[in-house]
Amino acid sequence: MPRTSLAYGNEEVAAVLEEIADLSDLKGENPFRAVTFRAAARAIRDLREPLRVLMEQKRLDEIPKVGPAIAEAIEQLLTTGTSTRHQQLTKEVPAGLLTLLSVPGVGPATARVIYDNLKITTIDDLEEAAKAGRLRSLPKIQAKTEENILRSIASLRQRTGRSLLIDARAAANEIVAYLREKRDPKLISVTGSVRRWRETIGDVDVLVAAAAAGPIMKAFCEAPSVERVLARGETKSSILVARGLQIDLRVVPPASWGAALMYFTGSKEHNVRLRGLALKRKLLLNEYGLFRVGEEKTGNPIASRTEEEVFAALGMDWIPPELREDRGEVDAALAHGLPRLVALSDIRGDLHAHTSWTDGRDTVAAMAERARAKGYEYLALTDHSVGLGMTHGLNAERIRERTKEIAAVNEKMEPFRILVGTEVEIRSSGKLDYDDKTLASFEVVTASVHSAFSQEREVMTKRIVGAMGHARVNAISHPTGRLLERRDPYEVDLEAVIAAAVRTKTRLEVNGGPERLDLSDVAVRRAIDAGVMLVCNSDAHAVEELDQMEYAVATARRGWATKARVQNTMPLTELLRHLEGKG
DNA sequence: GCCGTTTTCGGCCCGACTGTTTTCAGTCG
Repeated sequence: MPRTSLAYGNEEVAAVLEEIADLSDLKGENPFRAVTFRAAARAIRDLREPLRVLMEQKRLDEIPKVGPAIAEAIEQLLTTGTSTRHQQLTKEVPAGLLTLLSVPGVGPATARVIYDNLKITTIDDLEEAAKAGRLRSLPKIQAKTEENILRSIASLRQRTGRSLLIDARAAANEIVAYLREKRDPKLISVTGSVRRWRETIGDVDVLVAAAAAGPIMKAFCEAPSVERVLARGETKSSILVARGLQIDLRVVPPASWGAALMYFTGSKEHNVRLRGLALKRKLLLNEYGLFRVGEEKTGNPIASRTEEEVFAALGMDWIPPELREDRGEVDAALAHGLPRLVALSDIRGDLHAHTSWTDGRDTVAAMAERARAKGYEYLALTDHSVGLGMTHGLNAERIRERTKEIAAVNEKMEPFRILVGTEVEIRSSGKLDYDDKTLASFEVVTASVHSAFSQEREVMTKRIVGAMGHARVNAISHPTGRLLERRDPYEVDLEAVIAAAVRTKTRLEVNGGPERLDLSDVAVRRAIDAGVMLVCNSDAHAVEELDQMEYAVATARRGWATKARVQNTMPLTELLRHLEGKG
């Protein structure tokens, strides 16, 4: 009997399928086979159920791009922890070729040439060979390619994964401001994953519409923040700025603005969907417009000037950028059934923020004033509980003092309202850090895990679900504990947490801290489908961090959340009723 | 390998830039 391999979840299976795709490319198999494996891997990452459940219910074939062959690989991975196809390929494709693929600019063909001739299998050896000038003797490789490989290795070493959205936005806004000042183009926009508000960013894309591209390109490639120009063409250039972040600029004619904006905003998969859809109608969609097939050379598109126009010509509603990931939005837009997503302007207050009473920087009054200036009706100050010593967590006496201060500030700020809150630690034992009587003295209680991250999955799940059962716990903050690019989520059965949220009417937080964005967009979607009520919070530790709310709302939007499903879109009176007895 | 107003086999999105090339393959997004 095959032993069940518990180590294999959706993510692990998707990773193996992607490796099969790479190996298949390296072996020189039909490239469309690799395309399909990658598409299946992505579909699995987007799944809102565990593969194991689908397998048990014989429903693996319901997953897009999963046919008999890939379903078999999945079953093998889930039951034995290995797949015969993967094993076969690793036997046939020399170890190390995969490593070479990770160097930007080196694809399957180049990797093959390098390996076949020099038997190189590590980045270190590749660097050494390039430095020694041994690559330039290979077919199709000359000095220029050798230099590029060296530079790619250097930036590979400099980089640590993807950029946080907040850092990428800062870089994007800086270059846009610079181009506006230098050339003042009529139409300029950040596109790509930054416009979609993805949680981490590979590179930044900027689009400009201008009759003449030359002057814009020149200004871009000579920007003060440029560390290296990667490519410089007539309509497209790429630069490298600080910390190895790449910025691409594309210039199109003004008449193509809408089509280009769509083309450079959608994820690859979303764009493939749209172009395939166009083809079925004998139409061609590219960055210049939507054309009748054969007429794309005439320069007479059916639609191109605005996104709305192009979507309409495809028979669809306009799709918010946050949804353009090919996760069902195309069909929903065709059926005119897209949800009306929650918007930042719907938010009436923030229910998770810290003050100088614990580890925040600013005072009760300063935080409240800033929240009121943002147009909020309320702000919950949820300082840490006593057990979190390093944050100077509040004991009973300091709770009373802080409550008094809040009452005084509230009196001055009416009708704006500060809510007396706490972010109570869920101890490793599962016990809350305050007794019931103390908890009852707060108007808002959000509970979270800040310790013993490495507990077993069952223990951690019981710990969190147990806290949700407490009558005074309104919400769970940053439910998975992840720190983007730094710390994985702790092991927790998110399905069980989601089910408990529905059962106990506990809200799950979408945390706007740029390094958290926890719940993730995919987890939000699962929670929304299950019927969970969310709360979008900034987790601010200083007045300006109240602006992090926009990241929480963007993440909720990416998970298809509507206004009705976000608790802090409620007016104060309704919210207070909702908080009491969990609504 | 998958899929179907192109329906069980033949096609699979599209274009820009680079480098090594005299017309194109490789890579990327």
